[in-house]
Amino acid sequence: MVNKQFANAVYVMTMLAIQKNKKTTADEKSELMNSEQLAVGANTNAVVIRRLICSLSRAGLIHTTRGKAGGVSLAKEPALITLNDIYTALELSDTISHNEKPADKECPVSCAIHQTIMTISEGSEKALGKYLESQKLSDLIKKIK
Amino acid sequence: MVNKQFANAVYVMTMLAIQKNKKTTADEKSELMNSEQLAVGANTNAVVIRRLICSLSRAGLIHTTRGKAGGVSLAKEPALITLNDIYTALELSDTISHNEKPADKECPVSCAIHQTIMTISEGSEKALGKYLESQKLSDLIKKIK
DNA sequence: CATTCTGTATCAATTTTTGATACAATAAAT
DNA sequence: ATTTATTGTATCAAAAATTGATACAGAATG
Repeated sequence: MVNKQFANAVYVMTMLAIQKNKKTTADEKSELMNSEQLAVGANTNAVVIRRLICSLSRAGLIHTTRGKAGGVSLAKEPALITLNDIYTALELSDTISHNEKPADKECPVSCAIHQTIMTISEGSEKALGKYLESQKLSDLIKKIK
Repeated sequence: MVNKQFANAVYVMTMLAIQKNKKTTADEKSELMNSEQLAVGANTNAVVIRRLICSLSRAGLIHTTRGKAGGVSLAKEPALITLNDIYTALELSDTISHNEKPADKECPVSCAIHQTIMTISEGSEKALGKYLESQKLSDLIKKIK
């Protein structure tokens, strides 16, 4: 993969998980972080973070609140969130993709290769997903603290 | 993945495998194909194919011969070649990559995330590799013929 | 009503990938 | 020997994808 979205999304989720754990009071607000704060540690632009936030929110992994004193927080316990949840939330393109150019009708292999690659792609995503599913966010933050 | 190298490499290897099986005589030449021929079915430029050929050759998956009447042929039986052999031959960048920007020294998560992503990346490649290793080139050509 | 967030559109900048031309190295064929 | 055809590579242009940056509407607080 050429893009850093997943790495940044994991950073965001880890920060939110730690923030959630830090919180001792029942004060919901104390676990809120905004895109500017998150952008610092990820060393990127706040809009890049907000784009990730949108995806993570749509997938139900975080809660966002707009307006003054708004921000972002985890929607679930870190033990209930896997890396696959984060990965699929981003809706990235498959790691293995086909050549979308038209096939050479004269060549049976060229005609069949599209379907072949599709099958391989599905198998690959499944294998990757299974691994990512085994990794919980709660495991990640243990190693950091 | 954004690139079509793997899809094209699988096409090339499939063509060569079928070519090898077609051959009834002991004439080694009859299984040779050149980059121009392979480029037609892949609907791309011959140089793109030659770049793939180089990688596949370096990995010992095919034999190449230069000069007039030169070309390419499989170096092993299709049953002894897996999709992982093809994948690793291309030396593509990892599907999950880290953000190579410097960490925020103030933030423990930012400092630790690099190593975290590396570990995830290794696990992902391993999972993907294991799946691809289970798929043999000989299985692919069965479905086409 | 001012302030400060997210959400999103838009465009520029950067990076990656692919395509194309050219040519040296090599081997066969004539 | 000379011509011809092929891989291997360098180089550059073109295209595509990703990221960065500015701007602003929508929303919630104070």
